Amino acid sequence: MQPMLPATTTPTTKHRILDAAERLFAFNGFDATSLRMITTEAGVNLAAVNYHFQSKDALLHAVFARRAGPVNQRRLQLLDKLETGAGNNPVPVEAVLEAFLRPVLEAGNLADCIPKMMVRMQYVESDETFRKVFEAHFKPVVLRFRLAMRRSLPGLPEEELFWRMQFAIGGFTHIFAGSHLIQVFSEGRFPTPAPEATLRRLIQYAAAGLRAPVREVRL
Amino acid sequence: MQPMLPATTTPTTKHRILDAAERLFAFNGFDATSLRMITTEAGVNLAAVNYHFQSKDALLHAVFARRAGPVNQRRLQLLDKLETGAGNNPVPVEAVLEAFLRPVLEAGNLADCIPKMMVRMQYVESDETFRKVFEAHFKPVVLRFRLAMRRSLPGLPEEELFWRMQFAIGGFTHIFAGSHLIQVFSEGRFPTPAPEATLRRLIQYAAAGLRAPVREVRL
DNA sequence: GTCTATAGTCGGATAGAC
DNA sequence: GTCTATCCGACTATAGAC
Repeated sequence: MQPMLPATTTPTTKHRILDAAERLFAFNGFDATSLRMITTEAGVNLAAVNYHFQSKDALLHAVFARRAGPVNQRRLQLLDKLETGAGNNPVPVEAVLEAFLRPVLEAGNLADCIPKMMVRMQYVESDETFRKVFEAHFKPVVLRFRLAMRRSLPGLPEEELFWRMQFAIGGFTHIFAGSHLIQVFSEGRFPTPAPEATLRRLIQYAAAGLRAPVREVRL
Repeated sequence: MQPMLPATTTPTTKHRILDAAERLFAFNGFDATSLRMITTEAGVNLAAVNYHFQSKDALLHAVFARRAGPVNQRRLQLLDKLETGAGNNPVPVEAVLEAFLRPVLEAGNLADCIPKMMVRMQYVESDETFRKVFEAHFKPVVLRFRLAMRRSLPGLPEEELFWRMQFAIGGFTHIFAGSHLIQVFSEGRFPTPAPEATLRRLIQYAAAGLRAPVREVRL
């Protein structure tokens, strides 16, 4: 009477490699992670990596493809539902931000791995392959959200909106990828907040920044 | 009649190694940069690295120590001048932010290398050595600025201030380290702004976020 | 599909002549 | 201080038995 679909079966070798690689790439970096580290952590043989994937580079792409797609699809799905539900009325900035952020939290435990990989994609790895994957997965989503945000902030000049969204994305990236930095700076004075609390703080901060009056005056 | 101090003399071998390592560490990463790459770019012999510095790790520390110290000293200097000049009056949030940001711009061309190294220190390199250098150079400055910011925002709860400063730092890091991302997202629609314009935008955005009303209500 | 064994490459570091 | 030559370890990838 077991379902046909694999429910909680033992993970396959391929699956175990992906899991181990994801964690190690995220926390130690691509270059600093050897295939031997991955296969040791996964409990599989070294040659299994080159059998299931072709190379270390291809493994990285597989790791990323498994996660980035669903998160961004969910983002677009939430934004669509938001806009159709509002008819032609403008959507509040906070709601747009929530549609962008919530799918990351929904990813659960992976919130510690995928954002760290995102950071690598954005800032670190110089390989052109990285940049292409990044542009393919991330850029369209940002463009779509900027369109929505422009409707939510009709008075904001296009160039100003562009920069403010860059600032917002940077803040998000910093929080999701730099969880260990929170420990460093806070020195345990504050409890680790619930994901919903972090979401609320991120949205309130970014919404205020996006809505800030534009002043061309001197500093 | 030449001055005694070396004005525009040919850079020493040690100097050339530091310059090359700084650029390569920033753009390619520490692990992905071999000593052979560094010595080739610097036009010096491979063994010179191990002569002037002891190891690749020590070279990294030297690269960082050369730049991070002055920037952070300048930050503290500006903040001190600001607070003494204001007597016991609270310093505007915008002024505190400017004291934090302007030294990075003053670093000139290095704004492309050092922030990228900062990003590595924060998110990427897993080695404990990295984290120690980071904590030694960066953490005290952030603590000092949080004290100043608390006086500038007396109504903001301590925990809320802590998180908002994390958001702000993330936005700064993103902009300074991810200059190439601006090109990716903007697709050349906007001219590269003058540093002062970027500074103004960063300060206005962050100041609004830091001043945002705290609402514990649901999203 | 999974293993052992190994080829081939490249890395950091050093010895020792100059 | 600077060079050549080299050691030695670690890595990716593959060949081939099972």
